[in-house]
Amino acid sequence: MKAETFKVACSSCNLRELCMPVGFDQKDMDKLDEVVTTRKKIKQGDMLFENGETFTSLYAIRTGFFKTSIASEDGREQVTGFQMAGEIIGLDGIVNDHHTCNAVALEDAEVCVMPFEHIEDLSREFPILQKHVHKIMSREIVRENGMMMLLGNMSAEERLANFLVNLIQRLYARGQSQSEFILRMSREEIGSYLGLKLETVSRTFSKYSEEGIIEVKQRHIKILKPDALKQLVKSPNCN
Amino acid sequence: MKAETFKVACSSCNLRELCMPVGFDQKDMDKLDEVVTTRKKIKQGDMLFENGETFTSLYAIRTGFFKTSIASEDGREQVTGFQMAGEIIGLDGIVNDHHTCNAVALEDAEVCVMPFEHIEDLSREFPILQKHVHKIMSREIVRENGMMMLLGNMSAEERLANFLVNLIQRLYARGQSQSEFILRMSREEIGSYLGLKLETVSRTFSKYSEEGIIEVKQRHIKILKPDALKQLVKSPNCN
DNA sequence: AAGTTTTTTTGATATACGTCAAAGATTACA
DNA sequence: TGTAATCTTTGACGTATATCAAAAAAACTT
Repeated sequence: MKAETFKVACSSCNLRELCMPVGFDQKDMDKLDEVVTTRKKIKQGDMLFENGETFTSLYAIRTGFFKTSIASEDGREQVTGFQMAGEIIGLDGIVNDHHTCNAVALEDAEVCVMPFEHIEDLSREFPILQKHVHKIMSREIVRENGMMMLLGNMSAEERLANFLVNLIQRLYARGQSQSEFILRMSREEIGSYLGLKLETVSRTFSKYSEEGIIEVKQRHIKILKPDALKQLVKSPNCN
Repeated sequence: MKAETFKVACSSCNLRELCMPVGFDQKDMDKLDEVVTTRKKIKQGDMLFENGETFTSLYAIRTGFFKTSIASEDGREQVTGFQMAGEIIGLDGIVNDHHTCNAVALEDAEVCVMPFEHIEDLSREFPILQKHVHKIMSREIVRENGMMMLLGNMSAEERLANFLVNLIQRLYARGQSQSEFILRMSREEIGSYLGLKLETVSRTFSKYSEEGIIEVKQRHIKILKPDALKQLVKSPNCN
């Protein structure tokens, strides 16, 4: 067995309720474990998959943090999402059997490899899993709708507030602090995601900081006035 | 039977290859017809479904033209897509059993109502349909990734060129002219979709017109230099 | 067909954000 | 431990697009 892969079970995974549907009995759960064939470790800066690569599997993030991005012909990068533990990446590859974006680990990470053929086979057997897969894809569509609102209609301040509120909510759901966290991405990557330049991101951080809304020490962020931040978010929240 | 609904069959529909998977024999095809329970007519300006409404069905557009949009708390509208014959709308509703966007007919339209329960039941029975549903959802995710690139990275000219090239490609796939068409939406709706104000859309049309790339007579557009337009599209195409 | 409303175009002006540049701060590396 | 490389901040200035406004054109209404 290679160093970076080894076998595991969802039934004993503490992230189960994030990746997997609820409502299974033990017998079904054993069957469900077949969805994940292996785990895979990805070093910071390495790619999990890239544009053009043949699509075989979805990946459930066990630990670590990813960004997904696409590039235009002339090389401009657009970050399309940041993903953390319990989230699923690779959905872009289903339609054409090839991935259309790059997934890069922003910190050392481990993912559960779920061959899509397995998922489809088991979905036909277990309606709960089928429904779950549909919901995951629909959730991503709704998230991206929210991003269109953000990119099409919102000011730099609203965009960054939205981004921060979304991050703390997701981190909080994973048992982390609501008020303090470390950004795993650079100002440039935040800017790319939000349709802003890195200087604008930096300036907006500084502005919030001057207003006492947050405290910024490089990538360490402390939320001082969560309500002020939430008030800046006047749009459908994009989880 | 109500005036606006009546029963029909996919097996005899000329849009079948757009909405439905290929590779079915006659026996299966009869079964597949069960996906669509009824058709429904929607008058121009009327809503097919709206934000907050309980989700029950996906809709395949038979005739007509739709826009989908979301609204922020303070009332700003973001158009999230324009849909034409053969395309499926309603995917946003799956994740929370409620729709999160509004779907409005931009011209008199007719849709095939496909209760999602039926789709799920039949998908378990027919892997080809299952795969098809997954591809439709993944295609929408990839399209929205492309929109993020457009909204986050592209100039007004690039956005409008992208929009026009995408439209003609889709219309051409439906047997219409590659060089001439009628816009079914206002400058404001185009602007909302592209993250621009209506004045900017109008000015950009005028600019293309002056450069001899297109001919604009209100909503009637003629493409004079398709290559010039395509050259303006330097980004992953968002179909 | 006249009048009202809506849509589109065009011009003048404003502004939010981008660009360019340089200095600090932090991290990586040898 | 020092040196290079990268990331972040801040300032000065530029520009693409927004805003405001008004006229022209088209689409409805009665």
